Amino acid sequence: MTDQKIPRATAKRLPIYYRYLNILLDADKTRVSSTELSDAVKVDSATIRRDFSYFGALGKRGYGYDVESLVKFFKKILNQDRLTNVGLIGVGNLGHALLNFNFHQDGNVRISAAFDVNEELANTIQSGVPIYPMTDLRKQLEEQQIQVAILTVPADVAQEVTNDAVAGGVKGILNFTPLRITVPKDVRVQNVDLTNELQTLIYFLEHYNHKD
Amino acid sequence: MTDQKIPRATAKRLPIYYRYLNILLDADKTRVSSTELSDAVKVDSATIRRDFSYFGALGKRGYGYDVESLVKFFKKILNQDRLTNVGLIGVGNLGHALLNFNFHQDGNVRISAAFDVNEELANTIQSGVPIYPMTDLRKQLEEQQIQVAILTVPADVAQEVTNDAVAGGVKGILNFTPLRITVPKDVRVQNVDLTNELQTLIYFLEHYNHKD
DNA sequence: AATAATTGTGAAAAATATTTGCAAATTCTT
DNA sequence: AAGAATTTGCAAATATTTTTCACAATTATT
Repeated sequence: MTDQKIPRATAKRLPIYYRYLNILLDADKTRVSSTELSDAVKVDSATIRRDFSYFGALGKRGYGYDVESLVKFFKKILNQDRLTNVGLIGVGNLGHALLNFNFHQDGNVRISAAFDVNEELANTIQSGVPIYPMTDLRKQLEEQQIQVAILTVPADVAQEVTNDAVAGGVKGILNFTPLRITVPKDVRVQNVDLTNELQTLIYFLEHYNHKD
Repeated sequence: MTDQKIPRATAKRLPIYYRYLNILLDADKTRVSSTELSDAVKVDSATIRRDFSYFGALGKRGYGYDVESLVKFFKKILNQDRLTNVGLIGVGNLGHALLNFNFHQDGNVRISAAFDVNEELANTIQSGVPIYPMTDLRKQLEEQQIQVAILTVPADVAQEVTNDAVAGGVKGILNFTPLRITVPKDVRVQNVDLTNELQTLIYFLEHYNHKD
């Protein structure tokens, strides 16, 4: 909560490190050097050391990093040590798929409630997740103390729904709608615009012929 | 094809501009200034002009931009004027959802073939898209001249499948697997790691309390 | 004890992105 | 038609972010 800010680029690499460190742990490796890690995750070793150093001195000079304690450390940093309940708003195509999607690689993230306007869907259970009517959004989010929401509603209601969700106490939104929603400054939005991604990909494809 | 490189940040904003310009066009607006656009898309007007200027002089001084020609121009730039066929590799949860997903806002992107190892699925048609067995991947991609693939297979076969796809002529991959796949340098990969996005979101949530 | 390995980090460099400031062009106003 | 008001395009300046270098300090190994 009171860490100094780490660069966005670093934050984005953390899950990648974490994932690989777990592989090492499973393989009973006890130590790893930044050079070794570098090969595996394709990130320059100096960058890795720099990234790690934002969190203090995690390694030992002349030795490297202890896999187990590093995993333990990142587990905590990445909130993998406790369960984060997530609300899914909008159970259409994509929403439905995400209900089944394995977010919880280590069981730390769980979609614990979903919401939809469709009266047919509401009050049923889909893939083990209860679906509530959209009218209960705010109430349920509050009651279940859900702070993270996945937004998969049609763009034209996105802002409206967002306002509701924020009123219900949501602090982080994974936004799958193409709309750039407006939120209070203490709420964080992460946009995943699939159409955009695909368009950007096609753009680069047509206009350059080289990676990055 | 031989444009000078435009910044990544600019490329990412293009679809946003494009989307809004279409709204203007639908509303029968004939002209728009960078300042107006700025308000709508929340990007500084100088940045917008800068962005546009990478493509030459698109506006008229003292006037602004002609909405219709700008839309037309971006339509071309963003390949919205022709159909791009896309292959979907892996028809699991997510894959299935993407089959129904409305990528084709303007009918320019179409998933024209899908692939799965599951023998039950193969040779059926799902959501109007023929599913081929994974063994036909390379052949079908070649035959149908598909250059863009969406990768939604399990991580442990991701690299293998990628190699096949690349052998089949794929030049762009929208990679939904958590694996960082390796490709020849003329192939572009755009990663969409949902687990990662969610984890990063949660990380920021716990560790800061302010947007960006 | 000497040698090799490896971290952590200040500082430099590189890469990326935004903003300023203004001449030039055009439209609008009277 | 002259003058005022807009508005682009763009070079240059600035800012921000990210990566890399380079090496002292520390630890492990032989």
